[in-house]
Amino acid sequence: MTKNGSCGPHGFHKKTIENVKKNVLKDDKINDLAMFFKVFGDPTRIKILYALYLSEMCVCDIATSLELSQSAVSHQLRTLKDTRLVKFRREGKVVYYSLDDEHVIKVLEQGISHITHN
Amino acid sequence: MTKNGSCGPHGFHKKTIENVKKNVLKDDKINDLAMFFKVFGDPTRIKILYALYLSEMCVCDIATSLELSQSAVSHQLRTLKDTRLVKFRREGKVVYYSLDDEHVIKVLEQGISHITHN
DNA sequence: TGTTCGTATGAGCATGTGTTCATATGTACA
DNA sequence: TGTACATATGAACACATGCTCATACGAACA
Repeated sequence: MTKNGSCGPHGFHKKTIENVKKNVLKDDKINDLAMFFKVFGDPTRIKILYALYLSEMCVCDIATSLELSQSAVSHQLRTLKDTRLVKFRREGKVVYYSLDDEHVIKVLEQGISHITHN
Repeated sequence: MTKNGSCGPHGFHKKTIENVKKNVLKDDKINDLAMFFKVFGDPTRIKILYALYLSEMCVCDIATSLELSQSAVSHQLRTLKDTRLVKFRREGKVVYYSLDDEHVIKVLEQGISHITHN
């Protein structure tokens, strides 16, 4: 990178740079986006999300069927809840979780589609 | 969670648990999926991906327009390249990067759609 | 109200991750 | 071949993150 801030002796990509500078997302949108995806970026959470994709479940059932500790599941559900990827309803002592959003499903499906090469 | 491994005095969610146990994704698929999404889960990489969504760019232009160090960009591009989210072509000294895959765009769009509440 | 069961939460720890700094690689061109 | 520029890479460090363990909260029910 040269002193004028673009490659090449005369900054031959100035237009590209200006265009990008003009159109980058605001910082808070960038952070929201990254936060949103980060939640998908953990094996445990993917397992949970996929389980909820199959059916609504309570904490205990998730822990049992995925062979995870209740605490680990609860911690992760908190994250998933905070980022609005799952919703819940209470029925007595039991709390049932389910996917909150159509986008969650679509994102999951795009991911699966990507890793299976088509 | 009770000794028989499901909630309630008599394990009243057995069917749900069996169903999930039968249909969970294999561990390697889970990991691939998580890995795939994890890459989207960082502000810097989102910025880069979004810039490449706007146009093909060389390393220097990315660094300049996003106000990042050349080294940071290069490191992140390596990650993006390794996970096949971007591709590149060399032209003399300059290396041009671009998005590799339709899924990348769709995932980004789903994410944007999610954070803007519709 | 005391007990039991389901869930939530905080502290602490081990591991992972992104950045910077320094330096290496690679290409063009005099 | 030597120099300049574009990019890549490795080490080191600061910070984030996910788990476990212990414990707290909350609802039902005797």
